[in-house]
Amino acid sequence: MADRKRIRAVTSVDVARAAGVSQSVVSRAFSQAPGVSPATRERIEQAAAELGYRHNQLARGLITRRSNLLALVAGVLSNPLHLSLIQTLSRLAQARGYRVLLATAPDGHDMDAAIGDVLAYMPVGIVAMAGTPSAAQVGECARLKLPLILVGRDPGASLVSSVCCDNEAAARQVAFCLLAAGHRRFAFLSSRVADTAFSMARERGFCATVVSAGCPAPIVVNGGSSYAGGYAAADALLNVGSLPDAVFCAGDAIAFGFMDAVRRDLGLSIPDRISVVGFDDMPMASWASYELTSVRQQVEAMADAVIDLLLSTDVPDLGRPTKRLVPGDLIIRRSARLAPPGAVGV
Amino acid sequence: MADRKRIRAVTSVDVARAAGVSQSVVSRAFSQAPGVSPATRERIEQAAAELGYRHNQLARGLITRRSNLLALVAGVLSNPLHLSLIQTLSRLAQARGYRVLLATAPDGHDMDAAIGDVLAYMPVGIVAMAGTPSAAQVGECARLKLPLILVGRDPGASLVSSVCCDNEAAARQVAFCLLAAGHRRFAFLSSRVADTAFSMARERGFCATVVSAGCPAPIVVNGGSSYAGGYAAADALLNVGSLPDAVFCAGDAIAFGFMDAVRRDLGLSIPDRISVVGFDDMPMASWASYELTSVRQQVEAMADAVIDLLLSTDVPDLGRPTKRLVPGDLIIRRSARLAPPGAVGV
DNA sequence: CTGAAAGCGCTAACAA
DNA sequence: TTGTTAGCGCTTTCAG
Repeated sequence: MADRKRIRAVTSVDVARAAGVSQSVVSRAFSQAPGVSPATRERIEQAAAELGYRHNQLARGLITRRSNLLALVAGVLSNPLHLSLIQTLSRLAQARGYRVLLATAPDGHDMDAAIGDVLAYMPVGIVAMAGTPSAAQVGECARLKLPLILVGRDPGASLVSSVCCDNEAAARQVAFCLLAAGHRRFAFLSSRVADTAFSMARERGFCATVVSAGCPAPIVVNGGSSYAGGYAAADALLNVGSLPDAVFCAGDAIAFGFMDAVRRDLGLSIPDRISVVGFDDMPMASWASYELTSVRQQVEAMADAVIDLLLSTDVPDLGRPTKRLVPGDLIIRRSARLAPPGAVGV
Repeated sequence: MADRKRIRAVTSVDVARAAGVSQSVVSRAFSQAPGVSPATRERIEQAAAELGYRHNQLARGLITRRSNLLALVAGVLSNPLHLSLIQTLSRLAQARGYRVLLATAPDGHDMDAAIGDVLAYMPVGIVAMAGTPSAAQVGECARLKLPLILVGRDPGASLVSSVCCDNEAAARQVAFCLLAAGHRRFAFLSSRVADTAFSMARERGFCATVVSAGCPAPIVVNGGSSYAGGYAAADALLNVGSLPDAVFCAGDAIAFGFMDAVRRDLGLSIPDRISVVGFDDMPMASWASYELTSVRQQVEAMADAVIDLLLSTDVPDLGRPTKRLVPGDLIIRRSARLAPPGAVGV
């Protein structure tokens, strides 16, 4: 009767028996609850170790209504940034006793279905990246009192809490530094096609600053977020007129493409003839062939903010979402002539 | 008494009541089990939709002893390949009704602890990437009859099942194609420092083929897996003697560094003076500044194999692990003079 | 095809 | 501090 089941995993009852205590004391010992004498705890832990006991998270979650899982719902992951964000979130979550449940929304689908799926696991919270949940789904999470946080993109009009790089401020800083170095004619290479929000914020900050400094509005070329788009942008700029003094790109890949086009096809020198600044500081920005000046997103700080917001929020604030902006770091290399941020007071 | 609890989630009992059936029929309907008449099923589904019922995976897993979670245990994720592997695994798992539980081993730690943690969620299987579980942990999983699969690295002497790019065969192919194009003096830029296994397999395949063709053994430079390592390798090769005809790199980043050093510092043309071949086919391999010929790992096929192995294995074969090798695709661009694989019969 | 009943392994009152 | 007891929401025999 004892081994009627197939494998009969070791349970807290077994541990209790071995340690000569009741099952509920074992439970307390393993849920870090107070009210267990050190001596008893010692005995329990020893018995548990001997038996190879493992605290069943499913049973615990079922009764607690919290699974110790943090759901990470993602759209299409492409940027290396996504990988380090995933890794950092996972590390920080684990440090606090949670683990990451990953749900990806298939290409073309929105993330609502993925969020719905994940709900069945009773996560402690949901982090959305590389996509934006619908207003309906946001409301549903609020109704369930489940914290939901959007990371890496601006929520726009959506009433979600979010953690995001301060794209606009970073773009302003880039503009200031370029202006201070004497540049007057600018272009912005956007990636609107792939994703409006963050590219738009960068464009807005950059263009507004340039214009209020009395310079002509930057020429905006919209060729997607790829290397190819950046490469093609050089031609596009020439067709519009002459090349500008400085180009700010919505992403590093664009910048690399543009630099290659400028140097190889046009035979112009960077930064002597034209300055280039990117965004994201991908690993290859530091490579000898580019040495790209770029804005680095602080992944660690962003992940920190996410975990913080998620686990400190008792009641998610529907209608009054928190928005946390993490500043970007301007990493200065040799692709642009610019005044260091300190010198221009930004 | 009904609303004594805080939120009282919708349960299968509620659905049963609304649909006018017993709770167990609802259970059957939602677990795709047979034995529910179409009419009843229809009523149940409608009631469930109206109430906003969600099949509780925790309760299901508790009784079933399988959580519908597929554990992905990872070491340090750095390669873009890891991201697409994660994404593909997640997509394929979801398509079969499973979701991915991610556990990362903190830098420096082995993955045993992470595997242990994950066991508490009763996953259907474990996938290990960017790290290697200890023999003890492998044995433990086998004892629990829990499939464990290593992906992306050679298990070596370890008795784990694995899915891995056929590094050695790919390296042989590269060697054949370079030999057929007339190259005679070779070098291999390894990344042993970062990770022995896969780099060694590539080295083995490459060197053995070159030697058996009657050429001198390739000079092996071991500078880590980074761009900087590749850059430095050019100098290292010059110090040893003269530059070889062709260089095969254990990773694309190495190749990019090497190419930049060769072209910028040494002023030599690629592939006219020297051929370069990489491994992994990172996105930038196709960029105009590199056009790197490289071996592409078939991520989709690998993920497919993993899921297949994991979910088809009734009893994991301890002592008789499965090893699945997925061929690499040689993507030919312009960084190397080489005969196409078809021409040399490989 | 459907229903009743017995748990899965655990937590959380409550009582001792 | 410890033990007793009642479930969490579900699957699964076993009868009807």
